[in-house]
Amino acid sequence: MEEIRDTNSQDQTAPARRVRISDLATALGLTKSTVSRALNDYADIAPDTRERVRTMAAQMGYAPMPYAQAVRTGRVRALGLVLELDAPDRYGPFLADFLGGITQEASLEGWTLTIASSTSRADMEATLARLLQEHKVDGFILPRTRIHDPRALFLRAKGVPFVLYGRVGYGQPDPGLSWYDVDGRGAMRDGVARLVALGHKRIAFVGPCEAYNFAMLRRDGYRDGLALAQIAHDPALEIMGVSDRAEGAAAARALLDLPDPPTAIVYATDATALGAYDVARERGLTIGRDLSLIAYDGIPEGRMIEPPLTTFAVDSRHAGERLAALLIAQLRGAPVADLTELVSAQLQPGGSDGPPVFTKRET
Amino acid sequence: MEEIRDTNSQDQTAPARRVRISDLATALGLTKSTVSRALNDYADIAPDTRERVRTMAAQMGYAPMPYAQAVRTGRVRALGLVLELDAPDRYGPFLADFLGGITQEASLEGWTLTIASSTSRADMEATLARLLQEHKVDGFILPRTRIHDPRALFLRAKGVPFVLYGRVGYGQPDPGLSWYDVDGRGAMRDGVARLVALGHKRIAFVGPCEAYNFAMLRRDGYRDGLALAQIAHDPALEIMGVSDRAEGAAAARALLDLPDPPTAIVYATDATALGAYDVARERGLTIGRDLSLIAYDGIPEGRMIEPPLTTFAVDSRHAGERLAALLIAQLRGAPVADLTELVSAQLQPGGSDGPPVFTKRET
DNA sequence: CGTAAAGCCGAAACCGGTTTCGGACGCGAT
DNA sequence: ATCGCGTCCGAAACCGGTTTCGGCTTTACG
Repeated sequence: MEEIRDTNSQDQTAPARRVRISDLATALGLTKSTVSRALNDYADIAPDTRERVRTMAAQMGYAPMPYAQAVRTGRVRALGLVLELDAPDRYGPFLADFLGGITQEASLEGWTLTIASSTSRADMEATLARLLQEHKVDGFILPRTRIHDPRALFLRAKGVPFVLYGRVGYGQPDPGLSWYDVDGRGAMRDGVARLVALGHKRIAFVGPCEAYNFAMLRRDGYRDGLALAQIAHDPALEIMGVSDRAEGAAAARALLDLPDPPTAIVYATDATALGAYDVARERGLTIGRDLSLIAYDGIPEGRMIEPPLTTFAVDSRHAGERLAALLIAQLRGAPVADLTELVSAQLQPGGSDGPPVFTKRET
Repeated sequence: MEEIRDTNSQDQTAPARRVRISDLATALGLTKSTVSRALNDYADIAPDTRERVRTMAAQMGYAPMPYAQAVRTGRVRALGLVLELDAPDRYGPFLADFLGGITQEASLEGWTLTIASSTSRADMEATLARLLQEHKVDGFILPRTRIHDPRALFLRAKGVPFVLYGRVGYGQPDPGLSWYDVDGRGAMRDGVARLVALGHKRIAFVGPCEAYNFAMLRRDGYRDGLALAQIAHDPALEIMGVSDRAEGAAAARALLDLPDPPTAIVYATDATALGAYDVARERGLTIGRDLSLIAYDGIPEGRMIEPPLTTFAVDSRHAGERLAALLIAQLRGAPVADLTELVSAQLQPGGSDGPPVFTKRET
């Protein structure tokens, strides 16, 4: 152990003597300006000099101090993320994966993630402004986009780079933005198609607050699915504004109490779909037989419950990775217009969907 | 809207012309060195000069650039947190609260939070070293302490300030460390006492992997409770190494299959206690009557399930706040020995505990 | 009234880099 | 041999602060 750490033990004895660019310069017999330009790929440096500097830097373990660079360049190589603490669903269990994805990708490129939080929507802008004013970050990742997102407007007005998790401007997409999104619309369409294939004809939809962009998209996907199956859209079977398990249960009750109840419900989120399990237990219904469910998100509880929830799973870690990559690319000067990615959710079959049983009247 | 933003719109026209310390100095008719010392509470500045500088700084909206300061001071006013992505329980739903607590408290003091992640234990030290080497953080918050925590050793050897969420060194507490912890031992003791008061005499315990410090402490709390009630400790009723719901269920089965099964189980974590609900459903037992449960954590699922889980809830947000405060205090030079906090978990009564029914033999 | 000790501020170096500018040198063409 | 041009590197300014040092005023005191 002692021998292995020999090179380090010099640091121990001479504690924290980190190698600076001037050390490198004297070791090479160059000036620090030349070394700096060699490391930053300036054109006026001879190729073999550049190489000499590179190898010596690696050998001596030189690493520039980001903040010393920042004094001149104004860039700190840090990504910013502001969590909304007042959000209804608190990010659920995805946050760890999401953060893991961002930080892993960022560290690969030598960037870090700085996070802050806001307790209210008004607070949000102040928090963004503070991080900016202190130059703690170079750009932002904005999760949970709304249809009209004030954060995006605010940052764009300031000329600060950012990337969105989810699109904004439902119906009229904004070309000047960079985003990553999961195709919730396609997933909902496929979900309806799957239920139709099983024989369902009355299929309901339960979605969240309409202010969120994804809510509208998923609802549209549901309608797409109906249209593709040539099933008429019944407004009574579409309930919006549902954001947690209890409200999901209430929605299920309301739907089952209709004169002509649905045999299947597509939920826009897993968390709300769990409410249907509660209602099924209340009424003695068997999920997957008396009532079929398909949802979206892929939360762990969905796999634990009996029968497991059929859902379209979102890969939060991948989302984090790609968002970080997109933002870094943007900060490096890539044109914003090219920086969009749409991926599809992955179907995770459970036991919550099956062929319908027609207890009341047949169609 | 336009009028309200009038003061900001000046920034719009003269974009990003931030006020530097030299601007302040010329406006005041002082030199920047004097201004700097006035703002940093140096003793050799006249009180009224200090005040004059303060008010002018506020008026002109001066805010120092942290990284410019850092070049000289070596402090970036950033807290570091490294998430372990390979942890068994993925932080569950607490992460958002925890992060919220840290960032809220940190931003109050003008600090920010930088996070990174490690995919393995070996990776962890490399990640810590990288953040340190790049001077991205001044100190660390270390969650999930183990009995022998390599991170603590590593950072202490480097002389880097840090604070632990949870204590280390079970049995032989280390005086040179700063930590915040929730008294899991006391909670488990009280949990046993509560069950004893209800009439239980055979009380089991299910705990997680013994490498974690909190696992040992909670187990000790269970034993404390038995001792206080003068109940002999039966090793057969104590199962360790249980970390998720399925394993919690397996433990419950094992306990119920004993020749003299327990009437109550104390689980060290809510997540594992949920497994007992599954077993109860399998065997037609009623939780809270045929089998009583008390657990620890306060996860949301525990409140949703029927009957709600009686548990000792941990306030993750408060933990984050206090950890940030402790670390900042330490970074400001407070003696490490004083920086420890032990809070008690709050009992959250549910319906999972009740008087025992003696189906087999009476005692 | 003289002098030493505070009190208070300015000048300049410094932190670790980046960037601009200009000059030395080598080379081919005239 | 001279000129011109391109290549390559050094010198020095710069970024936005902090900190050391020294000197000029006051004040306290003998």
